[in-house]
Amino acid sequence: MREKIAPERMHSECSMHLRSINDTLDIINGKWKISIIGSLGFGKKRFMELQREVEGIGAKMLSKELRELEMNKLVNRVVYDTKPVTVEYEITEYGKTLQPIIQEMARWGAQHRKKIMTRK
Amino acid sequence: MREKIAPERMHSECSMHLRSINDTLDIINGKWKISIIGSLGFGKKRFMELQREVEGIGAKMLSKELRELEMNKLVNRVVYDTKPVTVEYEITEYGKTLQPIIQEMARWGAQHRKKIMTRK
DNA sequence: CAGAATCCCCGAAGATACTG
DNA sequence: CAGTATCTTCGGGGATTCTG
Repeated sequence: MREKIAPERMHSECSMHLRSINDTLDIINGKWKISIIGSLGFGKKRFMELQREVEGIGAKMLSKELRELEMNKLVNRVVYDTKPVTVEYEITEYGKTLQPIIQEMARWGAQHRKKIMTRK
Repeated sequence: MREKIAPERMHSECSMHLRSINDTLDIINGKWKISIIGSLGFGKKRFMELQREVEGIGAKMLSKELRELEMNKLVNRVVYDTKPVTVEYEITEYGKTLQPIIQEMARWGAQHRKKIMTRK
């Protein structure tokens, strides 16, 4: 049985919720960031490797998104001093805290695809 | 202890994952849809009510986003035949399946805010 | 109130070329 | 390879007005 909640209480709860959601969206906005983090969840990746995996992203965008993810401490950029320089990107511990969200998105997407396929 | 996974296996797993993520992102792209669904999670809402709650959205966008959500069966539009017509939007059962994602986002956002506040 | 229509602008993002 | 720099285009989306 559902509890009754006063309308004002209800409203403030809702706006709190929305504020938290917005805080998250501010960090992972755009479609690329989630995909990038999702990809890095499977291990360190080099720049080109990421560009290949994150379908459709251009170098400029990838570069920019990575920089922003780095600023928010979600991703680490590691430079190896080889002759053509080698760069690897890896997810940080903090970045890993986003994985539950990403897992849920992957789960939902898989379910959704199944639903669309069989139903239609 | 972590299992070893062959690289090809690894790669296909990763791209499956990314594909699922993209399927989800295709449905809930933009920052508005998540907020709208999040808001409707607290109960039916009228157009203006939504516009007030979803911080910063304009009428045109709200209208467009709602139409898309409706097309994807995530939201229902209910019209009451009153003198100035009344319209209510409500989340569908299918739309509710997105709530785990949104919950996670709200949780993360709250945590993140706390972290930013205390650390800095 | 719940939107549709119109006008308009700026910034996201692609293409291309260049560099260390 | 791992980007940066430059130029350009396209459309997301705001502001405003209008209607049932």
